[in-house]
Amino acid sequence: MIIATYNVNSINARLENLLEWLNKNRPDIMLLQEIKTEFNAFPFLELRAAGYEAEILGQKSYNGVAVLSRHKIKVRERGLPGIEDESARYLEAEIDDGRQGCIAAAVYLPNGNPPYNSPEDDSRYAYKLRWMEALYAHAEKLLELRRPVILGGDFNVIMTDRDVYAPDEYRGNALFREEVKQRLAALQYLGFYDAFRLLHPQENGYTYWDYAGAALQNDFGMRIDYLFLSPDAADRLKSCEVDKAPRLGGKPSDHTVLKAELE
DNA sequence: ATGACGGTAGCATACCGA
Repeated sequence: MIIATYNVNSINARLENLLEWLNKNRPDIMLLQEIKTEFNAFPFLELRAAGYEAEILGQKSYNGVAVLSRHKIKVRERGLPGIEDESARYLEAEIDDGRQGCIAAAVYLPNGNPPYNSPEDDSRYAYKLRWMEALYAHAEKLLELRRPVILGGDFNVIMTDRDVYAPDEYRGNALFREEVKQRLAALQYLGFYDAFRLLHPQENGYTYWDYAGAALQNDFGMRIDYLFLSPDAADRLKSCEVDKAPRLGGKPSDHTVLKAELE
Protein backbone atom coordinates (compact mmCIF):
# COMPACT_ATOMS: atom_id res chain seq x y z
CA MET A 1 0.00 0.00 0.00
CA ILE A 2 1.40 3.36 -1.04
CA ILE A 3 0.47 6.45 0.96
CA ALA A 4 1.65 9.98 0.26
CA THR A 5 1.24 13.49 1.60
CA TYR A 6 1.43 16.78 -0.31
CA ASN A 7 0.85 20.39 0.69
CA VAL A 8 -0.44 21.63 -2.68
CA ASN A 9 -0.79 25.37 -1.86
CA SER A 10 -4.19 25.54 -3.64
CA ILE A 11 -5.54 22.42 -5.33
CA ASN A 12 -6.92 24.34 -8.28
CA ALA A 13 -3.60 26.06 -8.96
CA ARG A 14 -1.88 22.67 -8.61
CA LEU A 15 -4.31 20.33 -10.37
CA GLU A 16 -2.15 19.51 -13.40
CA ASN A 17 0.92 19.01 -11.21
CA LEU A 18 -1.04 16.78 -8.79
CA LEU A 19 -2.66 14.65 -11.52
CA GLU A 20 0.70 14.07 -13.14
CA TRP A 21 2.10 12.76 -9.87
CA LEU A 22 -0.96 10.60 -9.15
CA ASN A 23 -0.91 9.06 -12.62
CA LYS A 24 2.79 8.31 -12.44
CA ASN A 25 2.85 6.93 -8.88
CA ARG A 26 -0.68 5.56 -8.39
CA PRO A 27 -0.70 5.82 -4.57
CA ASP A 28 -3.52 4.06 -2.72
CA ILE A 29 -3.97 7.10 -0.48
CA MET A 30 -3.02 10.76 -0.96
CA LEU A 31 -3.30 13.23 1.92
CA LEU A 32 -3.53 16.88 0.86
CA GLN A 33 -3.10 20.14 2.75
CA GLU A 34 -3.78 23.78 1.87
CA ILE A 35 -6.35 22.97 -0.80
CA LYS A 36 -7.58 26.56 -0.21
CA THR A 37 -11.06 25.90 -1.51
CA GLU A 38 -14.56 24.89 -0.50
CA PHE A 39 -16.57 21.85 -1.60
CA ASN A 40 -18.21 23.66 -4.54
CA ALA A 41 -14.90 24.51 -6.22
CA PHE A 42 -13.09 21.24 -5.49
CA PRO A 43 -12.09 19.28 -8.65
CA PHE A 44 -13.92 16.03 -7.77
CA LEU A 45 -14.58 15.12 -11.41
CA GLU A 46 -10.99 15.47 -12.60
CA LEU A 47 -9.76 13.35 -9.69
CA ARG A 48 -12.45 10.72 -10.24
CA ALA A 49 -11.41 10.48 -13.90
CA ALA A 50 -7.90 9.66 -12.63
CA GLY A 51 -9.36 6.93 -10.39
CA TYR A 52 -9.52 8.80 -7.09
CA GLU A 53 -12.41 9.40 -4.77
CA ALA A 54 -12.06 12.39 -2.45
CA GLU A 55 -13.31 13.43 0.95
CA ILE A 56 -12.54 16.99 1.89
CA LEU A 57 -12.73 19.48 4.73
CA GLY A 58 -12.72 22.67 2.69
CA GLN A 59 -12.28 26.35 3.45
CA LYS A 60 -12.22 29.38 1.20
CA SER A 61 -8.78 30.98 0.63
CA TYR A 62 -6.97 29.35 3.54
CA ASN A 63 -6.19 25.90 4.89
CA GLY A 64 -8.35 22.99 3.74
CA VAL A 65 -7.42 19.30 3.79
CA ALA A 66 -8.42 16.26 1.73
CA VAL A 67 -8.07 12.49 1.68
CA LEU A 68 -7.91 10.91 -1.79
CA SER A 69 -7.99 7.19 -2.38
CA ARG A 70 -8.45 4.57 -5.06
CA HIS A 71 -10.32 2.61 -2.35
CA LYS A 72 -13.44 3.28 -0.33
CA ILE A 73 -13.10 6.23 2.08
CA LYS A 74 -15.23 6.57 5.19
CA VAL A 75 -14.78 9.79 7.16
CA ARG A 76 -14.18 9.35 10.91
CA GLU A 77 -13.44 12.93 12.00
CA ARG A 78 -14.02 16.28 10.28
CA GLY A 79 -11.80 18.58 12.28
CA LEU A 80 -9.54 17.78 15.21
CA PRO A 81 -11.50 16.70 18.31
CA GLY A 82 -11.01 19.33 21.01
CA ILE A 83 -10.49 22.22 18.57
CA GLU A 84 -13.81 23.87 17.82
CA ASP A 85 -13.26 26.53 15.18
CA GLU A 86 -13.71 27.04 11.46
CA SER A 87 -10.13 26.38 10.35
CA ALA A 88 -10.02 23.28 8.15
CA ARG A 89 -6.90 21.47 9.29
CA TYR A 90 -7.74 17.85 10.11
CA LEU A 91 -9.59 15.12 8.26
CA GLU A 92 -9.47 11.51 9.41
CA ALA A 93 -10.80 8.58 7.42
CA GLU A 94 -11.00 4.81 7.35
CA ILE A 95 -9.66 3.33 4.10
CA ASP A 96 -10.98 -0.07 3.08
CA ASP A 97 -8.56 -1.61 0.60
CA GLY A 98 -10.19 -5.05 0.84
CA ARG A 99 -7.41 -6.24 3.11
CA GLN A 100 -6.40 -4.98 6.54
CA GLY A 101 -7.27 -1.37 5.69
CA CYS A 102 -6.04 1.57 7.73
CA ILE A 103 -6.95 4.86 9.33
CA ALA A 104 -5.38 7.85 7.60
CA ALA A 105 -5.56 11.51 8.60
CA ALA A 106 -4.57 14.63 6.66
CA VAL A 107 -2.98 17.07 9.09
CA TYR A 108 -2.28 20.77 8.55
CA LEU A 109 -0.82 22.09 11.78
CA PRO A 110 -0.95 25.86 12.38
CA ASN A 111 2.19 27.81 11.44
CA GLY A 112 2.23 29.83 14.67
CA ASN A 113 4.38 32.78 13.61
CA PRO A 114 3.07 36.28 14.40
CA PRO A 115 1.68 38.33 11.52
CA TYR A 116 4.30 40.59 9.89
CA ASN A 117 2.36 43.72 10.83
CA SER A 118 2.24 42.87 14.55
CA PRO A 119 5.36 40.89 15.50
CA GLU A 120 4.48 41.01 19.23
CA ASP A 121 1.19 39.13 18.72
CA ASP A 122 1.68 35.61 20.14
CA SER A 123 -1.95 34.46 19.75
CA ARG A 124 -1.15 32.33 16.70
CA TYR A 125 1.66 30.61 18.58
CA ALA A 126 -0.62 29.94 21.56
CA TYR A 127 -3.16 28.45 19.14
CA LYS A 128 -0.46 26.22 17.64
CA LEU A 129 0.45 24.88 21.10
CA ARG A 130 -3.22 24.25 21.93
CA TRP A 131 -3.67 22.48 18.61
CA MET A 132 -0.66 20.24 19.26
CA GLU A 133 -1.99 19.32 22.68
CA ALA A 134 -5.34 18.36 21.16
CA LEU A 135 -3.53 16.31 18.51
CA TYR A 136 -1.58 14.45 21.21
CA ALA A 137 -4.77 13.66 23.15
CA HIS A 138 -6.49 12.38 20.02
CA ALA A 139 -3.42 10.37 18.91
CA GLU A 140 -3.49 8.62 22.28
CA LYS A 141 -7.06 7.45 21.55
CA LEU A 142 -6.11 6.31 18.05
CA LEU A 143 -3.33 4.10 19.43
CA GLU A 144 -5.81 2.30 21.66
CA LEU A 145 -7.44 0.94 18.49
CA ARG A 146 -4.34 -1.20 17.76
CA ARG A 147 -4.81 -0.51 14.06
CA PRO A 148 -2.51 0.77 11.32
CA VAL A 149 -2.88 4.55 11.63
CA ILE A 150 -1.10 7.12 9.47
CA LEU A 151 -1.01 10.78 10.53
CA GLY A 152 0.37 12.55 7.48
CA GLY A 153 0.77 16.15 6.49
CA ASP A 154 2.36 19.51 6.99
CA PHE A 155 3.18 19.67 10.70
CA ASN A 156 4.93 23.05 10.50
CA VAL A 157 7.60 21.83 12.92
CA ILE A 158 11.32 21.41 12.23
CA MET A 159 12.29 18.66 14.64
CA THR A 160 16.10 18.84 14.77
CA ASP A 161 19.06 20.83 13.46
CA ARG A 162 19.39 18.23 10.72
CA ASP A 163 15.95 19.16 9.38
CA VAL A 164 16.72 22.74 8.32
CA TYR A 165 19.42 24.42 6.22
CA ALA A 166 20.30 27.13 8.79
CA PRO A 167 19.29 26.01 12.30
CA ASP A 168 20.70 29.05 14.08
CA GLU A 169 18.58 31.42 11.99
CA TYR A 170 15.40 29.62 13.04
CA ARG A 171 15.86 29.18 16.83
CA GLY A 172 13.17 31.76 17.64
CA ASN A 173 10.85 30.79 14.80
CA ALA A 174 7.48 29.22 15.64
CA LEU A 175 8.47 26.22 13.51
CA PHE A 176 11.57 25.54 15.60
CA ARG A 177 10.90 26.67 19.16
CA GLU A 178 11.50 24.24 22.00
CA GLU A 179 7.83 23.95 22.95
CA VAL A 180 6.77 22.74 19.51
CA LYS A 181 9.73 20.39 19.16
CA GLN A 182 8.89 18.91 22.56
CA ARG A 183 5.25 18.44 21.59
CA LEU A 184 6.11 16.65 18.36
CA ALA A 185 8.71 14.53 20.18
CA ALA A 186 5.96 13.61 22.65
CA LEU A 187 3.86 12.24 19.80
CA GLN A 188 6.76 9.95 18.97
CA TYR A 189 7.33 8.86 22.58
CA LEU A 190 3.63 8.00 22.62
CA GLY A 191 4.24 5.54 19.77
CA PHE A 192 3.97 7.33 16.43
CA TYR A 193 7.02 6.67 14.26
CA ASP A 194 8.54 9.18 11.84
CA ALA A 195 8.55 7.02 8.69
CA PHE A 196 11.23 8.99 6.84
CA ARG A 197 13.68 9.17 9.77
CA LEU A 198 13.24 5.49 10.60
CA LEU A 199 14.73 4.58 7.23
CA HIS A 200 16.99 7.61 6.59
CA PRO A 201 18.90 8.63 9.71
CA GLN A 202 21.36 10.87 7.82
CA GLU A 203 19.65 12.54 4.85
CA ASN A 204 18.10 15.95 5.45
CA GLY A 205 14.78 14.91 3.89
CA TYR A 206 13.68 18.46 3.11
CA THR A 207 10.06 18.75 1.94
CA TYR A 208 9.76 22.54 1.64
CA TRP A 209 11.77 25.24 -0.14
CA ASP A 210 10.66 28.88 -0.12
CA TYR A 211 9.60 30.29 -3.49
CA ALA A 212 11.65 33.42 -2.87
CA GLY A 213 15.29 34.00 -3.57
CA ALA A 214 17.09 30.94 -4.83
CA ALA A 215 16.05 28.61 -2.00
CA LEU A 216 15.55 25.61 -4.25
CA GLN A 217 18.80 26.05 -6.22
CA ASN A 218 20.75 26.48 -2.97
CA ASP A 219 18.86 23.68 -1.23
CA PHE A 220 17.76 26.08 1.51
CA GLY A 221 14.99 23.74 2.61
CA MET A 222 13.31 22.32 5.67
CA ARG A 223 11.67 19.06 6.67
CA ILE A 224 8.21 19.95 7.96
CA ASP A 225 6.03 17.35 6.23
CA TYR A 226 5.81 13.96 7.91
CA LEU A 227 4.19 10.55 7.82
CA PHE A 228 3.74 9.36 11.41
CA LEU A 229 2.89 5.67 11.77
CA SER A 230 1.27 3.75 14.61
CA PRO A 231 3.18 0.59 15.60
CA ASP A 232 0.81 -1.56 13.52
CA ALA A 233 1.64 0.55 10.45
CA ALA A 234 5.35 0.97 11.24
CA ASP A 235 5.70 -2.83 11.36
CA ARG A 236 4.75 -2.87 7.69
CA LEU A 237 6.96 0.01 6.53
CA LYS A 238 9.02 -0.92 3.45
CA SER A 239 10.18 2.45 2.10
CA CYS A 240 9.74 6.17 2.58
CA GLU A 241 11.07 8.79 0.18
CA VAL A 242 10.82 12.48 -0.59
CA ASP A 243 9.98 12.92 -4.27
CA LYS A 244 11.43 16.24 -5.37
CA ALA A 245 9.98 16.03 -8.90
CA PRO A 246 6.80 18.04 -8.21
CA ARG A 247 8.91 20.87 -6.70
CA LEU A 248 11.35 20.85 -9.66
CA GLY A 249 8.69 20.84 -12.40
CA GLY A 250 6.55 23.67 -13.76
CA LYS A 251 4.18 25.71 -11.56
CA PRO A 252 5.24 23.99 -8.33
CA SER A 253 3.91 24.17 -4.80
CA ASP A 254 6.53 25.34 -2.31
CA HIS A 255 6.29 21.87 -0.72
CA THR A 256 6.90 18.52 -2.35
CA VAL A 257 5.54 14.98 -1.98
CA LEU A 258 6.53 12.55 0.77
CA LYS A 259 5.55 8.94 0.13
CA ALA A 260 5.78 5.62 1.93
CA GLU A 261 5.12 2.03 1.04
CA LEU A 262 3.62 -0.36 3.57
CA GLU A 263 3.59 -4.14 3.04
C1' DA B 1 13.27 43.93 10.50
C1' DT B 2 11.41 43.35 6.01
C1' DG B 3 10.45 41.01 1.88
C1' DA B 4 11.45 37.74 -1.57
C1' DC B 5 7.18 34.58 -4.38
C1' DG B 6 2.95 32.78 -5.07
C1' DG B 7 -1.95 32.08 -3.84
C1' DT B 8 -6.74 34.04 -2.80
C1' DA B 9 -10.23 37.59 -2.82
C1' DG B 10 -11.64 40.76 -5.89
C1' DC B 11 -10.20 44.98 -8.43
C1' DA B 12 -6.05 47.74 -5.28
C1' DT B 13 -4.01 46.00 -2.31
C1' DA B 14 -4.23 43.15 2.10
C1' DC B 15 -3.49 38.88 4.16
C1' DC B 16 -1.23 34.46 4.58
C1' DG B 17 2.55 31.31 4.35
C1' DA B 18 7.40 29.11 6.91
